[in-house]
Amino acid sequence: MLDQFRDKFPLSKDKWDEYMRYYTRIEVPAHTILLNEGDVSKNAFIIEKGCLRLWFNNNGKDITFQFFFENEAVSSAESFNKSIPSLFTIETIEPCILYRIHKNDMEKILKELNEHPDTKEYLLSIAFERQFHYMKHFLSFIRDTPTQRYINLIKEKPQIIQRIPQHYIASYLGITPVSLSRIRSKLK
Amino acid sequence: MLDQFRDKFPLSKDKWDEYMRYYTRIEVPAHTILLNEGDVSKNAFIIEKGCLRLWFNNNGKDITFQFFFENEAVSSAESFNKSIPSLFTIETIEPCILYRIHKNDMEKILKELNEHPDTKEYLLSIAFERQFHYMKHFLSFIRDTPTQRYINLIKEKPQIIQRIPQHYIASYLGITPVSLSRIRSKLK
DNA sequence: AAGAGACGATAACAAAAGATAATAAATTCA
DNA sequence: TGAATTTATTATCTTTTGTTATCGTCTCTT
Repeated sequence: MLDQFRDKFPLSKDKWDEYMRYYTRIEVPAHTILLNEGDVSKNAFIIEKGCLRLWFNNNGKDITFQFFFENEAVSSAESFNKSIPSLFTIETIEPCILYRIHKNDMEKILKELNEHPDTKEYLLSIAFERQFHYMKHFLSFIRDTPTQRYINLIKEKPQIIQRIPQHYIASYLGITPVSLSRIRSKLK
Repeated sequence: MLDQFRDKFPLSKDKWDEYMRYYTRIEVPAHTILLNEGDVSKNAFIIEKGCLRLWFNNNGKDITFQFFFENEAVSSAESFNKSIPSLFTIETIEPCILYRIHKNDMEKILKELNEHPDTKEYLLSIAFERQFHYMKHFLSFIRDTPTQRYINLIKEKPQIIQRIPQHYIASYLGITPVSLSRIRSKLK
């Protein structure tokens, strides 16, 4: 279930299996909060089944910042890495099967991994890709209208359209649920 | 002039001076294009004096993505690092004094720096900070109204308000110049 | 199975922003 | 310095989006 991650790491199968023992398989119902905005994150997750969202409270309204699906790693990255209060709440949307790892255990893994010369390259490339991703996502906000952003979403992430409640998608697109509903009816 | 960078690197003064020889001091007039959107970036810059912007063409309209001022390093990061076509044009706003380094020379420096165990940590922290920066900037786009974004800009980056032509600021805020002018008159 | 609550569609109105054009102010530069 | 160009403001009209409210449907929960 976590096999697809193995390929990305410059590690032996044994080492990999050893590290995997740090992960705990958990099953949680829908609408479970895994981390509260303002708390310091102690855990990261990998999704075997289900989907989550990362959201924050803006004057009483909840705004979804990112969605996560099967085989993706989820954390409030800044909070987990730097032990600062999280800007986001992490919440399941569907019932989920997750693999959880504690920060302490992750640090053990990283400590060992750092012996490998390739590791930091790998971490760098991840950080770089994330940065690029945020940049492009941001770009589409400056460049496109809400309607265009919704059309892009249909093309690029159909999973989101199919599995995510519409009012979450609306805040993700930076518009109100009513506005999204209008956009949808015009597109028909 | 580039002294403020030295402190950030775990290097001897001699090594630093050696690397600095790769940089060429150039003076360019306002509205000089240092890199065209679509071209592969071969150079990075450090600003001694003046300011630049990074912009892209969106259906004939130019949209400013980022501003740079004195003592900042400027490049179309993805293009420079990965040798892919740049998403952005880099253009001076004021007459500028810059330090230019060619990608080949930068690679020589990085190759040597990689002997240092601290270097990758440092690069990682830079990538991480950039990612955090984009994320927060993006967040303000989802969360705030154009008026609020303009007020934030006054507080957080007064340089931009003071030195940058208003129509560039407008596109940076994701609105039209006319709309920005209205916002300004309401705030008075 | 019934009731409560959540969700999405739609309508009516208000507010904000875009488009366009005319004009004023500032700046470039010959 | 003065003319030409660029930039900013203002006004008008249109379009888009937000706000609020209503209604029907669906989904939990008990």
